[in-house]
Amino acid sequence: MRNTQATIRDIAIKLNISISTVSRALRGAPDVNQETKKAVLEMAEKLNYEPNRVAQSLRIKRTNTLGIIVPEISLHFFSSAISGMQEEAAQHGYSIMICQSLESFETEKQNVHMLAANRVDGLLISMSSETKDVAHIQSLINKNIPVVLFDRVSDALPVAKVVVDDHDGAFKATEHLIQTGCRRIAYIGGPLTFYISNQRKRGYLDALLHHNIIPDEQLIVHCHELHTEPLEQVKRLLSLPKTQQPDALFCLNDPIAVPVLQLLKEKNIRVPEEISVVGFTNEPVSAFIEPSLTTVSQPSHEMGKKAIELFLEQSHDLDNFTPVTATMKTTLLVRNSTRKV
Amino acid sequence: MRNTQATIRDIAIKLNISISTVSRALRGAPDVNQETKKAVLEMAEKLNYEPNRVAQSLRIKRTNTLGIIVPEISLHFFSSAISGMQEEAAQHGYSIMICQSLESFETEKQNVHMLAANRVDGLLISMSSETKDVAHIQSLINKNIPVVLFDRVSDALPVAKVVVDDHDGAFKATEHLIQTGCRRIAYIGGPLTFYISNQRKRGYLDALLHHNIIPDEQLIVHCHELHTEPLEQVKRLLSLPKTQQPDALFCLNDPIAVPVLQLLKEKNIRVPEEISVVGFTNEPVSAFIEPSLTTVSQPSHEMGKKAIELFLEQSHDLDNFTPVTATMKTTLLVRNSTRKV
DNA sequence: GTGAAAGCGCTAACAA
DNA sequence: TTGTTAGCGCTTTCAC
Repeated sequence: MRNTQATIRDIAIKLNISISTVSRALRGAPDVNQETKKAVLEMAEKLNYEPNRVAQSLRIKRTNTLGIIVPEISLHFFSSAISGMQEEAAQHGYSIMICQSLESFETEKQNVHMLAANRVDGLLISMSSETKDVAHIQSLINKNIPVVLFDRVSDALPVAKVVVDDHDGAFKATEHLIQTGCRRIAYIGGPLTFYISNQRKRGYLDALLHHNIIPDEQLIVHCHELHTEPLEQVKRLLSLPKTQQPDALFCLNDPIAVPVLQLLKEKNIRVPEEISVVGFTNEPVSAFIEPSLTTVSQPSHEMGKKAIELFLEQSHDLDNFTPVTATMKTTLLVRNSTRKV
Repeated sequence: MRNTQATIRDIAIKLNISISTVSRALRGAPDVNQETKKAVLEMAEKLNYEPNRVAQSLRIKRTNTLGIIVPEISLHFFSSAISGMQEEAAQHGYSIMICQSLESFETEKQNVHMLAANRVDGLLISMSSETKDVAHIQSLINKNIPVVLFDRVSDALPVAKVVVDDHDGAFKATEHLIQTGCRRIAYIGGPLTFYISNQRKRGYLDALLHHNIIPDEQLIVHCHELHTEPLEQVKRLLSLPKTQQPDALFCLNDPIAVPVLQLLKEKNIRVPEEISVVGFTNEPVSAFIEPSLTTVSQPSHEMGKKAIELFLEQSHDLDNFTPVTATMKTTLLVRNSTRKV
């Protein structure tokens, strides 16, 4: 935005007509003389005219831009979801502006402010694991900006959501562990305030109870931080007295399960013979790691598309909006990190 | 952008002062009475004021937004580069707007137009493999918008670039194959007009010549499309008469090499005993696939950061700009898809 | 230290 | 069918 970009005014002057006529012609309004329109379009081409969306946005009070916040772009689940959003959004004339919270609540708040300042027409967010207070998001909602939560959602927000059935996915995963003979199944989860972690934990607990296994509090760990703490916790579990050690690890997600698998390999603990491991998400590496990781897959690309669809529905009909939750299917992918039935 | 967002005007009225004073106070101008400033800031807080970047942008003719175009967000190399850009950009007050070309020239052109319409302050682009004509990018340059190319660059554009030494990386990879006893090394590349593919091919050819191996045209393939064609081409190579078959495959990148590895596994062709495979980029899966893939790693995150740095330098000093090319180091990661020396 | 006023590029009444 | 005009929210001279 710097040099001598042509404006509708330039076109108007060259053609000796008014700027409103140019504006109309450019926007393909019906009440414009065909000749005039043709001349305008040609002149626009000639002057290399490019509409100024900034000015348009200011005037029409819509930016045709959506804000997206994810914890970490480079996690495949998120980049794949973003990819789905981007494609769907582009099809409807929306551009997207992307931020990462890097799992930091403060950064997430800043991101929200920045997107609000940019007057995005909607916000699609997957919350950081640290996020507990949702006032920053609520403030957007109060300003009538449609918000769609995906994957990392919160019960405290009455908005559209795209999730998978975390409870069900976790139940299936845990049941699979039980059916393959595991009894001391540990859950490696996130912070106590982390919604999806709690959902998955509930699925895990319900599966245990359903099979008459009494949960052992010792085997349920809540990591405050998702990068290094999980490994520490697993090491701790492995150093318990033999009889108290877990025979299976159900991890909150693949980014936790994969390093765990590597740790076990380093320690020469055989998987799945001595200990089984299950993840969640189905990151691409999970299929390739040795042994390949049994995991619960989430349809990331579709979730992204769906999130945009929910935004569109809402923005078309702002008045009578009811916060729907789209629940997508998970699939248990049985691979080689768990025993055969 | 819809409801009753407070404006500086609202603040001015409430405080019974002029909007210019409010503007000054908000921007922390020096010539504002401390009392006034305090009152303004408090009122802004109270009214939940959020500056309108759209209006600011229109007025100051800068958006503080950068456009990024990549072929595919969900390829780890790109999401990781974007992540680096995002972090660096955020530190300097820039937001980013992201597009995917999906390897389509037409889409890439549309992306460029959209970003131009949004008046981004700069463009960071990794070109689609289809892109041959660079007029769309040139037109931005003509409008004085700084452009930085990264990874997928073009010689035809006199702009800042961030690349790895593709020739050197390919040379090292090919030499490694030769040193481990391979003689009939195939190159699975991209379109003839694809710059990095040609660079890598040159490195490959030079390594062969350096070791007195006469290149076999039959073993050099150029895929027009990067998703399905490479596998077809490899199948073709494998169906050649025994003596003409390759004993090594040097693939343009890991997204090609990984499926190739799977194909070979399906066909029960032992890697690296019967055939060696080398990739480029170092996608995360490459370390985990069995056998793990020997590849040339690129510092994706750093390349992203560097690209932003080059943009910043250029935007600070638009007048005397010389198009630097930052060449980053590649590392040959020898893993198990190639034989031991 | 503060205010009045112009204007960034565009859209959308309203008038002609 | 076209032109005139006001104004979106902000910054920035220029006065005072």
